[in-house]
Amino acid sequence: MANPSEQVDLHPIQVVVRRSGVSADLLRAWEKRYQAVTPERSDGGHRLYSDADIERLRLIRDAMNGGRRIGDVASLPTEEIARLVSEDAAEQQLAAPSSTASEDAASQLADAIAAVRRADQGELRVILARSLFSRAPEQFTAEIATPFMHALGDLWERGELSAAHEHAASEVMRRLMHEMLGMLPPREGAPRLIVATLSGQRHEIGALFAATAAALAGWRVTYLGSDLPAPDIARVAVDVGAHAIALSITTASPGLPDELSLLRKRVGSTIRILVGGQQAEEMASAVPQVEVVHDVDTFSDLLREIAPSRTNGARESRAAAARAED
Amino acid sequence: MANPSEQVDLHPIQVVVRRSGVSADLLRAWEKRYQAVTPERSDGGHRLYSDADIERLRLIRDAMNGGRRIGDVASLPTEEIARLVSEDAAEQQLAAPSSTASEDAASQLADAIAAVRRADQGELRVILARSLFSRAPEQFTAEIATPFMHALGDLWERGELSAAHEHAASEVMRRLMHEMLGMLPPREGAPRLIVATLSGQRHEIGALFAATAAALAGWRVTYLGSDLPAPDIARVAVDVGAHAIALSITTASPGLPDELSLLRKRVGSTIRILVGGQQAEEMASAVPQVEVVHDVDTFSDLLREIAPSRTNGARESRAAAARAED
DNA sequence: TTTTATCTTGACAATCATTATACAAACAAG
DNA sequence: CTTGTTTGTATAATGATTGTCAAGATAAAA
Repeated sequence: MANPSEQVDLHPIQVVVRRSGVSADLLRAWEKRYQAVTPERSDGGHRLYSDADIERLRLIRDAMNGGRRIGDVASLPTEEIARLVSEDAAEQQLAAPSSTASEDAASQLADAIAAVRRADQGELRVILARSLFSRAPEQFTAEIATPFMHALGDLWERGELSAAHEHAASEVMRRLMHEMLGMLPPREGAPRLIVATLSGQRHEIGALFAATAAALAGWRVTYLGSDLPAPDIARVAVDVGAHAIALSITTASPGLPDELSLLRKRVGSTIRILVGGQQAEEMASAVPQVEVVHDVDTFSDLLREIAPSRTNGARESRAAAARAED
Repeated sequence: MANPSEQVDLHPIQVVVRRSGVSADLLRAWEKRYQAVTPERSDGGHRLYSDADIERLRLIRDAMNGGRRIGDVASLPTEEIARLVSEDAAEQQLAAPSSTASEDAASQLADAIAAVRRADQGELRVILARSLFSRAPEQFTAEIATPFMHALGDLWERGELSAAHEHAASEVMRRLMHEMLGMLPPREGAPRLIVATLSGQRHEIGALFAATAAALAGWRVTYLGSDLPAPDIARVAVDVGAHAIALSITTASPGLPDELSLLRKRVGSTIRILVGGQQAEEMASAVPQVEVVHDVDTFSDLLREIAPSRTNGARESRAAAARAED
C-alpha cells in the first residue's frame, strides 16, 4: 500500500465530475485533445485529480459559459484563463438589464385569502406557488406561509369558513411546503433530524414548518408525517442515527405525556427531543429531558447551536476561490 | 477485561445492516479488504459492532455518495473521512449537477424499493421525482406509482418494514402525487370533481390516484384530502357546482353506509357519487345511487363517458394558436 | 433437538475506468 | 447553401475495482 498521506488530497474522477460539472467522457476528451489538465494516476491507472486541477476545470467551464471555445482556452496557462473569465464577466455587466422588483408580500397574501373565501383551490395554488418561487424559502416561510396559516385560523374561529374550506386551503399550503422541503438539497454529513407528530395528533402543518426550518438550518430531515406511535418513531430515529427528534403537539390528550416518556426511554440519552405547538407546554413540561420550544426562531437558533456548523468550511473555500480569481 | 458490562453497547451484524444500509456480505468484504471497521468478536466469533463503528460506516456511505471510491476512503482515519465528506458537500454546491440517471421503469422501481429498505427518504424522493419528470403522468402512474405502492404493501405484510418506514415511504409518494396533480393544468369549462375520503378514512393514497386519473381525463379536480365528515364534503360540492364526487374507502367502519346516505341526500340528485377502494363494495353496495368502481381504468373510462370530451376543443385552440404565430 | 443466524473462503458477476475510434450536431468560412 | 472544422457523445474492447453469492461449518436461539 502506498503512502496514504499523498493520496488524501487527490480525487477520483467521479468527485471531479460532481465538483466541476463536466462529464467523465468530456474530462478525458479534453485531456487527450488539449491537455486541459494532466492528473496523476493511481497504481491501477485511474486518474487522480488535485484541487488545482479542479479549480482550473471550473475556470475553463466559466470561460465557456462566457462564450469561449474549448480549443481556444484549454491549453492556456491558468492565470490567462482567469483573466479572460473576469474580462467576459465585466462585459456581461454592461449588457445586463436591471431586474424588476418582486411583488410585495402583502398583496400576494391578500390575494391568497380572497381565493380561500371563494374556495378556489386551483387559484390559491397558483398564487401561493408563484409567491414561493419568487423569493427565498426563508422569506416565504416568514412573510407568506406563517401569516397565511394565522389568517386561516382566524377566519375559521370567526365562523367564516367551514371545516372543509379550511381543510382544502391548508391542504394547498401543506402540499406547497412539501414541495419546498423537497427542493431543499440535503447535505451529506449534516446532523439528522426526525420530524413527526405522535398518535392522535393529526395536524401536520406545524411539523412541516419545523421540518422546513431545520432543512434551512442545514440539517438532514426525515419527515415522517402525522399520527405515529412513539415506538415507531423511536425505531426510525435509532436506525437513521438521528441527533434529534422534533414533534408538533397541537391537541391535548391524556395519554400523551406517557407516550413522550416512552419515546424518551426508547431512543437513548444522546438524542435530544424538541416539542413545539399550541399544547406543547402543557403536555411536555412535566416530562423530563424533553425540551419545549415556543416559536420557530428559537427552534432555528437551537438547531444551529446543536449542529457543528459546516457553513464555515464552505464559506472558507468559496473565499479561497474568490481570492484565486484576482 | 472480559467482564460482561462492556457488551452493553455492542450490536450484532443485522442491526448494523439496518442502521448503516450496508449489506452483511459487504460489511465483511470491506472489513477483510480494507479494514474499514474492525468490530469486536463474541466468544463464538460473531462480530459485535460499536456505535462508533456504525457512525464510521455511515460516514463511508456518505463519502461514496459524494463520488469517492471505497478503496480510497475505507482505510482513512475517521476524522479524515468526515473532512472529505463535508468538503465534497460544500464544493458540490458550486457546480452544475450532471448525475447519471437510469431510464427504464424497472430499474427505477428497484432503486426506489432499495431506498425504502434503507429508510433513505431523501434518496427515495430524488429517484421518484426523476422518474416522474422523465415520463408522462399516465406512464408514471401505471409503471411506477401503482407497482411501487403494491410493493410497499407486500413488504409491510411480510413484516420487512415497520409502520413508520412504510409511512415515510408513502409520504414521499403522496407528496409527489400532489405535485403531479398541481402540474396538470385545469381546463376551463371542464366538469368539476370533488375527491376526498370520509371520516375515519385516513389512507389518502387511493384518493390521490383517483384525483390524478380524473385530472388526466380532463376534469377540474378539487382535492380535499382525507378524513372529512359528509356534510363538509357536501357543502364544498354544492358551492363549487361539482358534477361528481369520488371517495376512497379502504377501511371498514359501521357508520360509513349511513354517512354515505347522508352525503347522497345533501348534494341533490344531479351529482353522481363514485366510490372505490378495498372496502368500497362492502360499504357502499347497499346505498342507493352510489356507484362502486372497481379499478382505475374503469374509473377513467366512466369519467370520460360522463364528461363531454373537450380534448378536441383543446387541440383545435392549440392549433389556432400555432397558426397565429406564423 | 431443530431452526435460524453468522462465519470463512473462494469464485463470480456487475460496475466502472481506461483507450481508441467513430459519429453527428453545431459552428464558422467560403 | 455547401464545405470543413470543432466538439460533445457513443461504441467496443480490456483491465481494475467492487458487490454478491454459494458451500460447508459453527454459533445462537427457539
